[in-house]
Parts: sequence; structure tokens; C-alpha cells
Amino acid sequence: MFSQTTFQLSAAPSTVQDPEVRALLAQSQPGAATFYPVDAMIYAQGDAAGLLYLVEFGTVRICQLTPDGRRQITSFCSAGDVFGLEAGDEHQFYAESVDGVGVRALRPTNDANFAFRLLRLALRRFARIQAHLVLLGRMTANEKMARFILDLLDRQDGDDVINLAMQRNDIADYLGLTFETVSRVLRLMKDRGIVRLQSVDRIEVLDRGALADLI
Amino acid sequence: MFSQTTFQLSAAPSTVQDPEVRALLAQSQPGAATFYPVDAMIYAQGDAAGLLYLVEFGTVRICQLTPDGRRQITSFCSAGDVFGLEAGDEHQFYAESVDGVGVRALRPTNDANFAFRLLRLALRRFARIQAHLVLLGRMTANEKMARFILDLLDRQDGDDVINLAMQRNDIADYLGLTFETVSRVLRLMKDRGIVRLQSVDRIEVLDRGALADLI
DNA sequence: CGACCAATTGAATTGATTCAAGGTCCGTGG
DNA sequence: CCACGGACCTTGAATCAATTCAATTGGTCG
Repeated sequence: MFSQTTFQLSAAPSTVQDPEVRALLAQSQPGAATFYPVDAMIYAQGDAAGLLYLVEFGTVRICQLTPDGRRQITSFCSAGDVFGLEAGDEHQFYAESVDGVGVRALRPTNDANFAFRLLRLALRRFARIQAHLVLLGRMTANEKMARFILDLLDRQDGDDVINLAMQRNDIADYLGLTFETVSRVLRLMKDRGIVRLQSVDRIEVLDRGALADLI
Repeated sequence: MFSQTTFQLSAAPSTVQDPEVRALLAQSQPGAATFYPVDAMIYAQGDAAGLLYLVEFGTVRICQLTPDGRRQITSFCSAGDVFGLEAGDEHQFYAESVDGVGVRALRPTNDANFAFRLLRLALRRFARIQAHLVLLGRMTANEKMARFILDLLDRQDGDDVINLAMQRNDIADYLGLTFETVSRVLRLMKDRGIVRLQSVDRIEVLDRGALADLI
């Protein structure tokens, strides 16, 4: 339903650092990149699965809903991440763009080598998801937010300023909280001098150690 | 440290129904089965990874700890399940026997076909874990227990009586609750006539519909 | 400027936990 | 065979972390 708002980008080769993903890219038949504006559906629950998607820029959220509409975001994917891998031939989750997102579809080949690479990819993703189980099941709101911010810091190198692509609601649905709680925890961190909120979507981390101590 | 308490079982071929796992078994070099008594360590966090393990009988728990000792059980594996697949060359999680467990180690071959099968296996496991994220992040205690019991029912066919291999504490650490809460929810279900607690480890499900309605 | 959506903040509520006291079950040893 | 001890489970009461509800503020765009 959102597809009319998407359009093709140039098919220029992307610049991916991750050697694992580079190899994957080389062995698949990458299509042209597609642009999705804010909050566009990339694939829905029940859609035919099979394609892989490489994020060129922007952030994608992978979500799941309970019957009564509560949402759990299982992961955020940003530049260089690959998503869309699923067990069956139907997507059990749905993927949406958080901000403006460039995505390149990859068609898996039957190359035997390819399965190895996919397996590696799946296992890495697996490990991340599994770590998220501990966060959801056994961490407090403060710990969840601290972990979230530290993870964002790890993804980008060097800089201590985080540009949040997602809004409070998304963070809440990722961490198993409400958006009010997310807001309150950020305030607590601000009050303790751990972060500075440059703007609503810019967090400057002043004290990584204190963040780590929250966990 | 528990290895002295384990011993080899006969190397008789196991009877696995799942065709996926059967194929995997056929293509690997299955070792002899090993028996682990209650609460034995199968592998620890940091142990060298690489082997796969097929559960012959009994129940295994896959766990992770927070630095301060809170535990999250990421999954229970019972007869026919394969576990031990990991991203790196070190186990990031640890596996223990819940009750008396028979486990057969599989050594993955370099067969190209094997990667496909492993991939399938990883993706199925992936889907299950991802469903667990919703449970941990967005469900109430009642919903969590209802889901847990329904899942146990699905695994066994026909019978409405569940034999719990694990104790309250394990269930709690799997569902992100305390063991007291697990106990209280069971009582609530009993009071509503949804289940009958034949004994501490035998739950008779009287009303599946009511269970489903709790979710 | 006004409208709208997101974010913040406060107050009241609640679901689950923590703490504490019993109860049940089971294996062991007198 | 029964009493005892210990581990697990249940139950109650008090507490608390997070949510819900409600109001306000802030930011953005036409």
C-alpha cells in the first residue's frame, strides 16, 4: 500500500565494509536500490519471503504484533545490515522504514557457498537476538536504556553523539517499555550528567562508564 | 566439572521423526550418546563451539547470565531438538540438563548440502526465539504462562496432561518472571478451572480455549 | 500564526516483585 | 517403618518499578 511512494535509486554499487556482507553481495544478484520514505512498509507479515535486503542507508525496524496490537520491535537494521531472512516461505514479521531508507534486494543463488555465508549471517543475527532476550526478560528500564545507548555507540565509531533515527515509541517497543518510561530514563541520565540531550534526536554521551555501571 | 558423572550410552541409532533433523543426522558423523544426570553442565559459556547436539530424551536448558547473576533461559530443548549452533568459535551461552538427558553429538561435515540443512535449522530456531521476544517484551504474567503451556501442548500430540521436566524456577527464568509469580498464575488458572494440578509437575489442561483467551 | 504530532512531566494506579511464613514432598537414616 | 531434614512450592502482605492517565510543553510544517 505504500509502494507507490517508493522509487528506484541508481544501481551504483554500494560501499559495504563488512567483509561477510561484501562476499554475500558479490555472490548474489543485487537488484537496484529502492528508496522508502518515513514509515513505509517494506514487507508485511504474510508476504512471500525469499529475498534478502541490504540496508544502504537509513534505519529499518523489524516488528511483530500481538493479536491485540501491542508491538515488539525485534531489531533495528542500519547501513550494512542484511534482513529478510526467514524460516518459511512467508514473512512472519514485517519490516518498515524508520526514516528515509535505501534498500537493495539480493536474490540468493543456489551456490553452495552461498548457504555457508547465509548461515554465518543467520548465526550472527541469532546471537544478537538472543542477547536481546536477556535484556527483555531480566533487565530494568534503566539497564535497558543504558544497553541501548551503548549498543548505538558501538555501531558508530569514535563519536560520542548519537543521532536517533527512531522516536521514543520505537525505542519503547524495542526495549519492552512505554515511551513515557523511555523519556523518564533519559531524564534521569541527564540529571545524573551521564548524557546531554542536544535535541530530541541527538544524545551526547558524557560518561560511558556511568552508562556501563547502570547495567 | 560434571563430566565424571556422565557416561556413554549405546550408539544405537535414534528414532527422530523430524525429517529435517533425520537428514542432518544422516549427513553428519554422529558419536555415541552421552547421558547427563539432573543439572549437569553440557557446555559452559566460553567453551569451544563447533559440535551440534541432538537431544535423544530429556530436556536441556540454554541459558545466559547477567554480570550480577540474573539468569535468562533462552530455550528448552527436548527430544528431537538440536542445539549448540553458534556464531563464533566460543559458546556465548551455556547448556545444562534439566532432568536426566541423553544427548548425541554431531560433527558437522564440510558437505555443501550440510550448510543448507544447518541454515534451515538455524532459521527455524531463529523464528522461535524471535517469537519469544514478543512474549518477554509485551506479555503479562498470565499471558506468558498461557503461551508456555500451549507451547508444551503443541510439542506433544494428543494428550492434555503435561509432564513438566523443569521446576518453577526454570519456568520463571524462561518467561522473565519470578518463581512466586509462576506459582500464583498456576493457582489462578486452577481456580478458574482452566487446569488441574495433578501434582507439582503434572498439569492437566481442562480448557484450551480459556488458555488461548488469556493471550 | 495556528495546528498537529511528539515528547516531557506529574499523579495515581497496578502488576509483579520482594520478603516472610508455612506447607508438601521425598530420600535418608535411625 | 517412621521421623527428620532439605529442597521445592505455595501463599500472604508489603513494597516498588513501571504503567496508565492526564496535562503541558516543544518542535515542525503548512
